[in-house]
Amino acid sequence: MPELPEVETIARGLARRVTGDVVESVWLGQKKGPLKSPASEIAAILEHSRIAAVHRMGKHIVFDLEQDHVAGAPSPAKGRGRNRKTKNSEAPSTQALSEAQAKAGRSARPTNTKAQWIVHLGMTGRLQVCEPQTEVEKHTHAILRLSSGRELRFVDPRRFGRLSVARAADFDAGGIEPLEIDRDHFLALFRGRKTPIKSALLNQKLLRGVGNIYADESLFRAGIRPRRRASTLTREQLGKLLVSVKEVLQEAIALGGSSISDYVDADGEEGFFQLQHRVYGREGEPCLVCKTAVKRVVIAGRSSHYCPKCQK
DNA sequence: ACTATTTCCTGGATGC
DNA sequence: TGCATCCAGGAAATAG
Repeated sequence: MPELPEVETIARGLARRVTGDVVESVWLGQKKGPLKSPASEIAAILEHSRIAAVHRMGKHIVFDLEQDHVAGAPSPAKGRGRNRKTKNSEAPSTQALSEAQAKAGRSARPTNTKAQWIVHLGMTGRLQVCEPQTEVEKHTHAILRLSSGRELRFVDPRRFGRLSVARAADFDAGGIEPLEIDRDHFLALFRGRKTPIKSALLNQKLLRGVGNIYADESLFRAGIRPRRRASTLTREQLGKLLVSVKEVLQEAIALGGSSISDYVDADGEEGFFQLQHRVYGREGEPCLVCKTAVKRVVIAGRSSHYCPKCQK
């Protein structure tokens, strides 16, 4: 499942491959789930936009878009006023959404409009850059045709992923980046919280980007049990936890992330961090430090792994 | 203002 | 072999 290190890896791979490319047309599936913003709005913002940059915010992949407008330029669309909105045929390749985009393009806007396309991969989401003739996979929910001739596709079997847009390029990803937060700020985040520290780490409104794997791995390295109430931790323990969080995330990024289920990065390569997991997915196996069997418990519906001896 | 629980999804694993 | 059931989990929605 893509967490911060996987998303970082994917965003970097995408940046390398599509920065500077222009979205010529867009196809969006109509299945319930993936589209967080209305299809017409997503298409309007994407079509004819140049991808100026791709970066990560928390677990979100953010595409910075720019649209240049020549004053008085003719609109690319002809069919006006028809109330046909975002109709999608079964075969993704046949129909582009252009109605809303045509409208948007017609109205006078300042030159160089900035916007953002935001992708959350959920559990099983993938972004693939491929040739148009590549077979369209089952569970493909979006196809962006690029001026380079390639396509950028969003595939997500479980549909926990989300696509949205920010018109003012002001997307708010929630909490603070764990790799940027300082110690005092980190301590303040958890002060007075009675929730288990594991749950607090997963709360994207506090810290953004930490998911189940890296929460467990960080807590192991810090010697803290996942069920410990955040408010009962000392400053020293929280300080150590912050160091552990940063360490784990940085090591994982360096290895290209984990890849224990569906995650494959933008180039189709898998990460290697799963080889470094010390507790996650190791229930019953010996702790790498003390040989005690790793325990698995469920906290707030999430499986949580820890060493009963090393973690207090 | 917090915290805990439920819901959304499909494919792969498991069980009988 | 086939079919039913369970499980994975991020985050929004709901409930307390």
